[in-house]
Amino acid sequence: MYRRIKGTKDILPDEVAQWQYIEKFISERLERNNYREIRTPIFEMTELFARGVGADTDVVSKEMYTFTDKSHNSLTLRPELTAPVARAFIQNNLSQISPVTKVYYIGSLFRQERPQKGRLRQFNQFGFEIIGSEYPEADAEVIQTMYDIYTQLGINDLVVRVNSIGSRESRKQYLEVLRFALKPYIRDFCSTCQERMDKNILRLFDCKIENCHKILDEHAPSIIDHLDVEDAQHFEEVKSLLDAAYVPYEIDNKLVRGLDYYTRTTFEITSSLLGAQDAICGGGRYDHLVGDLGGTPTPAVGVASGMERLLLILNELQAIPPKETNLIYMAVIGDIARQVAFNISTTLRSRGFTVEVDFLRRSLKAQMRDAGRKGAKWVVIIGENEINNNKILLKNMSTGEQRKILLSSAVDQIEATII
RNA sequence: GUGGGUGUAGCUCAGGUGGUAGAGCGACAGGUUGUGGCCCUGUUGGCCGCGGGUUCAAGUCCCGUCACUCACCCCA
Repeated sequence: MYRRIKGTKDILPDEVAQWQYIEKFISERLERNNYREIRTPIFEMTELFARGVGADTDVVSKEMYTFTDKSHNSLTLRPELTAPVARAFIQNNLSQISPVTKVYYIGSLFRQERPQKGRLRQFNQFGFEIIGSEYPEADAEVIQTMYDIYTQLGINDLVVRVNSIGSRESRKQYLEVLRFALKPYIRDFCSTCQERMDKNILRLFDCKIENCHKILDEHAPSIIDHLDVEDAQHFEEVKSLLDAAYVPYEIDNKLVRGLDYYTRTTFEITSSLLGAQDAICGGGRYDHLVGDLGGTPTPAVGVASGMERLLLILNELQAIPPKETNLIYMAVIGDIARQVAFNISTTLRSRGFTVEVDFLRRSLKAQMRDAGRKGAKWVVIIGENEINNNKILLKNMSTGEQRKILLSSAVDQIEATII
């Protein structure tokens, strides 16, 4: 038997209805902020991610689906969407259309990791980006909008965590201070942390080992205290905008994030309803990405949210309304009746109704049972008696009431009754 | 890559100390010459993940293997 690839998922019809619900909700909500959808290719040159996301990050160094095509190009299934969007922004000269570009996306991403709750190898994110503004109101809008989407969907146990990791310049100075402060304790850290001390010291804060944590708590200077004047001012304004919008948040000065492109604001929103992977979205400011990818340096801020994790929460909360059906079921008995039913259903469909006809030539009882199970609101019954009398039956499944209607004007009468 | 848990009917799961399989739900049908939901009855349905070993005998014990799952690292 063939099985699906590890870390992938079949989304069956019942669940597709849920996906359609949140996709529609998200796009309608984002278009109210005048974000416009962008769709980029599923794969890109490997180099884009190495340069954009950072060659030393875990995502790039060990989680990418990379392959060589027949032209010997190294291609990669996209593991994230900010770099592709930045590439599209540059390549299509979007900055020339408007000084600020606001786009959103919904799509599949690929990372080869061990699957677990809320983490698949092919997974879906929606996200949005504001490219072209360096001001804190852009940061605040991104955070506030995502928070608003979640609460409007019915989630209320959210924790918004924000931090500022400074500009590249101020961070460089902070890292010097940090390295100097931790140097005396280098032997006390775990081996991963000792490696990171040289490669990417900021990610020491990602370590979950208690002892490492303890050393950091006792001896690491806070990044917030080492922001330069502009960074600090920016961060203050982001916070006061969030206050003004009544977005509750916590400052978490250990929130660094595993992708290299972030500057200044970083944030994530977590939910206790998820498992160990409790971040439902993550994002931040990335003022150098566009420039690093060869475009005119352009400040930007954005966020990405995991769709599977969102669905996990919404199902836990039973916050997805059932899909409304307005099904008309044609129950038929006999060859002539089948002919007639075929024509009537075709006409009804052309007028916009949802119509299903029995395909198994089953007993009327079986067809009624089938109609009930499928949630049909109405059943049209056509048997030999009906054909002989030129009158067919229209049954209301919720009241059980049924009436005879003239076969010659059946469609018009069905339409008049149902609407 | 590392560790834990689990693999028995379409689904959720029972199956002390080894004796060649069961329930609930579902599906199908009957109880109503042609009428759903509730109820009753019946039917259908499984090389017990796969391979090997011990044994007169293995779903059950041993070894291996694969899959799924949760967690670690990291991320959404």
